Amino acid sequence: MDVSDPRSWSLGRLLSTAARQVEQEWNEWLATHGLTHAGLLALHALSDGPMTQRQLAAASRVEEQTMSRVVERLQRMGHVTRDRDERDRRRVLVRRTPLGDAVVEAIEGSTFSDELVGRRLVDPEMFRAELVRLLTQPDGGRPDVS
Amino acid sequence: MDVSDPRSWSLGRLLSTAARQVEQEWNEWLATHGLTHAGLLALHALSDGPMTQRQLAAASRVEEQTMSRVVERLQRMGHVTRDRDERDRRRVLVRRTPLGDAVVEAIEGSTFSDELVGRRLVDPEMFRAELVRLLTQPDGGRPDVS
DNA sequence: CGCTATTACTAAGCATGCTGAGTAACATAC
DNA sequence: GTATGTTACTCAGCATGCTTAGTAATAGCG
Repeated sequence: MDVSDPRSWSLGRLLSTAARQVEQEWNEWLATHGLTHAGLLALHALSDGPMTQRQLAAASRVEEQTMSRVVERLQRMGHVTRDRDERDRRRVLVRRTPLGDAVVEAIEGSTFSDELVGRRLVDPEMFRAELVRLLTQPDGGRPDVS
Repeated sequence: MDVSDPRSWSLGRLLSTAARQVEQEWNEWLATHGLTHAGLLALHALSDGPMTQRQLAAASRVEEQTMSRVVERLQRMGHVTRDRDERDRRRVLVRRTPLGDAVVEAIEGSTFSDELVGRRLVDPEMFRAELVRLLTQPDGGRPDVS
């Protein structure tokens, strides 16, 4: 069996290799707006208004420590502002700047992100539904750990 | 639209979030063997015998600089040896050690990696075929970059 | 033979992901 | 109202991924 032939790979390996490839292609396009993949997720989550970093991390499904650095970079690039919440000074309120709004609008307006993946598939809707299942269903314990 | 609901996400976002989640679960289990996700890919590619780092990188679909560090770690953990090729001293030949063989065998013997993903899906074979399409088909240029 | 080009790998810097540990602010208990 | 606990965030360290920039070894050309 040829280990370099994707058809012989496990689902997990296929999934993570495909994700890396798509992320890479996406990043090239996002870089023209001064954004990264992770940054866009956060910016997008701010569409409904300001959020704390903790909420932002949960929305992006990453740890708070990771989000801390992503937001720091977004701030450095001028896409968001960070202000201490005056009613609870532990919290940091993250707000999109006008630049951040514009960037998200430009990217959402393009159908790039979905077409990048979807047009290479036979049945994108089915594929989407399976991905949602992966994210939604609980792990449920590990099989066959002998 | 609730941005925290995966059903509203783009395919690209779903793909990379799902991949990260699966990789995470996989890593927890691999850690019991002193391995990481990236390390297993490399070890697995060595099943057909020793390879140069360049070949190894191509098989894992990562850059040589990345593979360099992955192999360094595998060596540190005792899973591979690295020897200069005497006929071409630019090359580094990577070989699995007996420990490396044992670890791969233990992991391949378990059906964990495929079940981890597959048993949460409705149609794993279709899902697999779509992923293979993503990896096999060329990018073909970007649509709608206005 | 000697100069140049290519090949194979390493080094360093940035961005993300994780974990573990630390600090400040708020909340609660006594 | 001080002591304890919880919450929200940051720092530091490791492992990957990338890009750019080296350094050795080989190949090829005149």
